[in-house]
Amino acid sequence: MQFLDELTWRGLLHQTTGGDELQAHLASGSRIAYCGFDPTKDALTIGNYMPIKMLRHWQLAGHKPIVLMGGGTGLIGDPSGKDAERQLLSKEQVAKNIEGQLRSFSKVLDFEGENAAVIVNNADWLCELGFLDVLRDVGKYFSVNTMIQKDSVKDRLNNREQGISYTEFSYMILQAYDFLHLRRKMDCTIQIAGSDQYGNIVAGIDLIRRDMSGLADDEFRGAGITNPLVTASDGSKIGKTEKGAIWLTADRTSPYAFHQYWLNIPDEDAGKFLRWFTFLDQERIESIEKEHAEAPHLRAAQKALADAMTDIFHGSENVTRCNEAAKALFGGDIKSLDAIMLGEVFAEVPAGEFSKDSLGSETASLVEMLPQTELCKSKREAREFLKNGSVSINGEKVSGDEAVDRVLTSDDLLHGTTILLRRGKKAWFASRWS
RNA sequence: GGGCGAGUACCCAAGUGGACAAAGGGGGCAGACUGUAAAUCUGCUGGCGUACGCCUUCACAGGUUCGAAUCCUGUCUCGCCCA
Repeated sequence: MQFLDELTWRGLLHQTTGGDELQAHLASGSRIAYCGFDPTKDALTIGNYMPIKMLRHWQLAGHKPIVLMGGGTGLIGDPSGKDAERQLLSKEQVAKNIEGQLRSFSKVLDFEGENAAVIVNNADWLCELGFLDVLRDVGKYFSVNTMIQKDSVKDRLNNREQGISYTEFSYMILQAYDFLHLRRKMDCTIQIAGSDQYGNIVAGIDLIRRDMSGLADDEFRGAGITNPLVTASDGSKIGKTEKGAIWLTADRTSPYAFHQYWLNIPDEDAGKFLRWFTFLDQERIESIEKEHAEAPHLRAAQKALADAMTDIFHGSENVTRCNEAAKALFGGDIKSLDAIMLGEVFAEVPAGEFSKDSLGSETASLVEMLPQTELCKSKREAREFLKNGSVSINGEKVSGDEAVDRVLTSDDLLHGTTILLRRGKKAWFASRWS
């Protein structure tokens, strides 16, 4: 399927430059596009996934993607959407962050084969630019009058408290220069980005037009394609929870937590998210939606979403593990799990070590135990939860007055080693006794 | 620089000498219902303690008072108006 058609039915096409010319350009051969990434962190979250996915669609449509790491621009910082001056990152930090982010890129993009994705770092060319050269060769093409009209700049100019430094003001020029550089050296004609980058993209195209004015008339200069800002139906950002962002790597967000995140997407968003985030085809998604509409309680859409997303970043074994863990944790038959399965489940939830000697004694009472886990903060809070009937042992609720006095004993041990505690519906803690 | 006005808990917001750990709403947590949902209903929501209690909070620092979120002095921050 054509790239733009694919984006259209998925609801991922916001804006393009170029119109019919762009259509023809894409239809007439394998093209090269780039998308820039900010190396401000050493790992990526769900919020960073969309542009990567855009490049993957590009690749699947038979084109070649370039991942541009902003090692150079990352030293400056994009003022778009920021109300405060960025802190400059050290070069070492930027290099380390790029390294960290590559882990996630390789899960989505294909770096081998015909249209292998390539990674470039704009530090490689931006860092060697001489200040005077830039002013002479690039700066002359930029009108300050136009630049200060940009919202991202205008907001900061109007803000007496914050202002904008010359450094950040120049960001647009650097990004435009990136596009020009890639157009010249790698024949990259397309920039893909979020809709908030539209202004920067246009600046790049402008620069290409002026700098490469010697090109034959029928030769394609450059164009931009943007995806819309994706948000949940309540307007909130996707991938943000009260406890923090959902990361794409297992060292920050466990596969289980990742899987659970998608599994808990509200009905109204599930179909939309399948289109936005997964690579399932249109027919498949529509059939899932139909299934979901007929039996909402089975949550076919959320399950498909969770499995597809977990598969991308954590692999199919983890999909299976997450499903089995979830089945055990929410199915209520914890006690019937065999020791191996218990170990698997155990690996997915917070855990702690305890001494078997204390079982049956005061120190193994729930009131004493719970504050030692993530499940509650103090004895007072423990009593509160116990009185509310919020706590269960191995999936069985302890309630009433006796709950407050409940003491864990060796009878509670599963396979002689583990006692699973739960607060509320979703907060688990595995205590291991030896 | 001159004149006003405001700063209260996670957020919004009442409170203008004692009954104030501080109304109400939102958010969060928990319970019922359910689909590990939504909506709805209920409880909790500064911290610690097995009731009674103790400790820390109403921008900051001092002061008046038996007693201060509330009154006084100074400081800082934010908003509006005039120069």
